[in-house]
Amino acid sequence: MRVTREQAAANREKIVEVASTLFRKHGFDGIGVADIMKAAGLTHGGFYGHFESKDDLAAEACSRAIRRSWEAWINPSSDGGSEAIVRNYLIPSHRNDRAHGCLFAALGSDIARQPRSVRHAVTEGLRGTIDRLLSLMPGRSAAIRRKRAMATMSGLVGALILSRAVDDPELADEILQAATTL
Amino acid sequence: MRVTREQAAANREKIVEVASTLFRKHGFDGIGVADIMKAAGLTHGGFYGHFESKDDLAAEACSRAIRRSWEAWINPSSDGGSEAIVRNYLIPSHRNDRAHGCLFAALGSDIARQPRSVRHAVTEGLRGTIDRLLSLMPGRSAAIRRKRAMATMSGLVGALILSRAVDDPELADEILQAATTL
DNA sequence: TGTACATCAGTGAACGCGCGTTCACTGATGTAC
DNA sequence: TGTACATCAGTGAACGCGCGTTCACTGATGTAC
Repeated sequence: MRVTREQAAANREKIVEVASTLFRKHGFDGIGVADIMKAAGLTHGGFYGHFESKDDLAAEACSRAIRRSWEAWINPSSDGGSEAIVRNYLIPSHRNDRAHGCLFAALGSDIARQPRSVRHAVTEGLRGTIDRLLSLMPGRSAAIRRKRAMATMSGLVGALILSRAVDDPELADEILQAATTL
Repeated sequence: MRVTREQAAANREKIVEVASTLFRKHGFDGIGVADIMKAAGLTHGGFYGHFESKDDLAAEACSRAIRRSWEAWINPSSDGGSEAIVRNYLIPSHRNDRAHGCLFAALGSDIARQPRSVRHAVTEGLRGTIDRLLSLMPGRSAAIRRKRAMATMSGLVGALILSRAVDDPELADEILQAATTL
């Protein structure tokens, strides 16, 4: 059942797209190649025609997820500056939707245990995120703005992770609010 | 090969102890019951005489890991107050030793995907951590100190996670320093 | 205190299952004439 | 433009492996007399 080259390329895109949400939702080990392929509307056998390994897909899915979130919440046209970004990041709807939210918060502590390729993709993604955040930060020197971008990013990621970890909704909201006010 | 009740109790303690480090090092899914038992000097068959399931052990190991870290870095006799804690938390040696460090940073994003029992143990552990941090925070009202404790905790956890995720040692150190200076 | 038996902590083989990966095959697409 | 063949994207069965869990068994401990 060969398909057109365009269709094949579209299928590959779909796999990466679907993987980027399923990995965020279930973790790297929590979702299998077969389930990813099924979610993309394909069967698992064709997977290795597109990717060298599951890890290979994971690296690409991470890049994709990070780039997507630049469009979503580091939109430079949002006029509120860095405060607006913080407020937007720390809303309950973001916490409740791991699958489409920030990859660093969804998979943060897993990444250190992933193979080189995944860690590298995430590192480059984080660099880009910091660069984008940096330009919205207050501060005289570029060095200070960069420092603030990193500290802010840490606070956002940590707060979202803790808010999601907790099984008490009140405490979860309290954490988000505390980190928003800073 | 029955052993004394004291020995059996000690074996159980050893399993929890060893599991609390191995889970932090490899993740909940990255280490098996057989390897945990071997690290505790036992064989895997005896596991279910001590615990109902792997998840049951995971919940207990999380509680243990969190309580241990209270002794290690929220020592109220440390006179520097909250700043000393931040400095101590964000040192490279802590980042480089996931196995014996902060559980929230080591397993943070995994916890949201764990069963009820694990999430509950972690939630209670986080409550205790916040309460201890709170008493060292500056601020007039208890409400402000609590808010600051939560925001500080978020910043610490996020910075350590990002610093560990990154594959460039320079960027990793930069993140720690940025979050230390706040 | 000493003996005989019941208890039960720990052993190691086995089970069923799901996973990442491979492979022979299918049939529509792409290409050469 | 039309035909014949080569290519190759996708299929689904199969593989080997590791995992959580179970279980019959062992032999030292605990207990009753």
